[in-house]
Amino acid sequence: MARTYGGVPPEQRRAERRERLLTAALELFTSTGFRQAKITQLCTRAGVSTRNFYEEFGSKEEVLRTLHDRINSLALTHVSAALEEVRDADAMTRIAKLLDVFVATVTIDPRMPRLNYVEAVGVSPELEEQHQVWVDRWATFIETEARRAAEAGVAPNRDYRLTAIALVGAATGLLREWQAHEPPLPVEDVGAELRALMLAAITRP
Amino acid sequence: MARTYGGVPPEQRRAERRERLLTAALELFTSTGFRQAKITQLCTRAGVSTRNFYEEFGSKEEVLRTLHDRINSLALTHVSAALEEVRDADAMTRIAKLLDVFVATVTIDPRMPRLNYVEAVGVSPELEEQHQVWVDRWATFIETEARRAAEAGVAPNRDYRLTAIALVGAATGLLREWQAHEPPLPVEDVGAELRALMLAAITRP
DNA sequence: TTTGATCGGTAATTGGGATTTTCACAAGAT
DNA sequence: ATCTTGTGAAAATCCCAATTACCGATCAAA
Repeated sequence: MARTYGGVPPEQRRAERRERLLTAALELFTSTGFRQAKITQLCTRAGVSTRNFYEEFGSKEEVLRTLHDRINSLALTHVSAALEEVRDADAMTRIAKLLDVFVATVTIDPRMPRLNYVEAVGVSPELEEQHQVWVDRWATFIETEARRAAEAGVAPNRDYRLTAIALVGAATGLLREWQAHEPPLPVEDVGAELRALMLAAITRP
Repeated sequence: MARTYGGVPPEQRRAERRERLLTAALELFTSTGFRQAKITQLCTRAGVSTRNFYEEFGSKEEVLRTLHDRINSLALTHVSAALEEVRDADAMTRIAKLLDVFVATVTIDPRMPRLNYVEAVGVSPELEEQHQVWVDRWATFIETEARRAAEAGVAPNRDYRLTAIALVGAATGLLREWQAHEPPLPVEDVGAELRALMLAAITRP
């Protein structure tokens, strides 16, 4: 059953095809748009047959969901690692770090915010649910830092849930604008704005 | 050519059909979703034939664009009128008013934020452009109020462009969450959060 | 009341694209 | 050497919904 081909085990060949499909999908979905992207186009770009496509994914949407998850996971990993590095720093330093790393990660490639904040919106109930889950995770992250600030006495002791959600929205909106804006907005301005906004939102009386 | 039917001039009948189509579309697009909504479904619900549909609109997307514009226009009208009423009030009162009226208008019907912030995203280049235009308008609105606050000496004198865009994003994100959240988020909390966030963002040093 | 134009709904038509299947071949395995 | 199985390309099928064409119904004017 499992048979090595060209010295490459089938597992790996599958994985490579999957990877090529995802790479091609990121490009196609963000250039022509998810709606108008055809599966055949996707396969052609990836150098994969439609048959292989259906071996990896059940539908175009499943590809989109995978990418959406990946991008968020990537950002979360980076942010978590960065926060580990400043584990014992004061609350405000940590918050600044959190945002800097997040913005830096997502703006490496304009296609990432485009896919996450434009193409993956309003596609299906499943994707909306996935979006909700991620908003929740990010909001929890922010909430945790806000509490830490409160405990350190540099922020009031209150419920930060809605503030956190609003800040996630602010980041989303700003990045959506960033990827679409002509002429391009300076990345550092976006990062600085978010940092200042978050500090102001948390330390407000 | 133009002939009255049932005592009703053709102009008016057209307008009524158009209105019924828009009403049905708001309902259909926000329940089954824009993507999966079929034109025939829409026509059935509106009590209009497909033929009449194409007499009014060139495509499903055109209906969506019309609704998107309408909802934004409605909110803008309300907000403008409200600001007229407090023309001579201090900057902070005006800002609070702006947000209260905006939130109040858009949350009258959960289908409005659903359509504007979920269904109308990532549909087509034209719609993205329309979105950009509205973000720009709202941001300009906020910017103007911020400048007024700066002139009154209650806020620093700086460039508020990015802050304004971020605040529009915060409102969008919060309302998107509001319309999807289970159990429902209290509207007054959403309004209060936005008001506090905006004040903090503008008065920050 | 007859006539003729306009209207509106239903019923094809069409076209595009997703999914499946076929086929021929290449590359191990025995 | 022969058999088996994984593979890619392309064709065939199928499905569905947008768009159009037709036909009977409707109403106003003569």
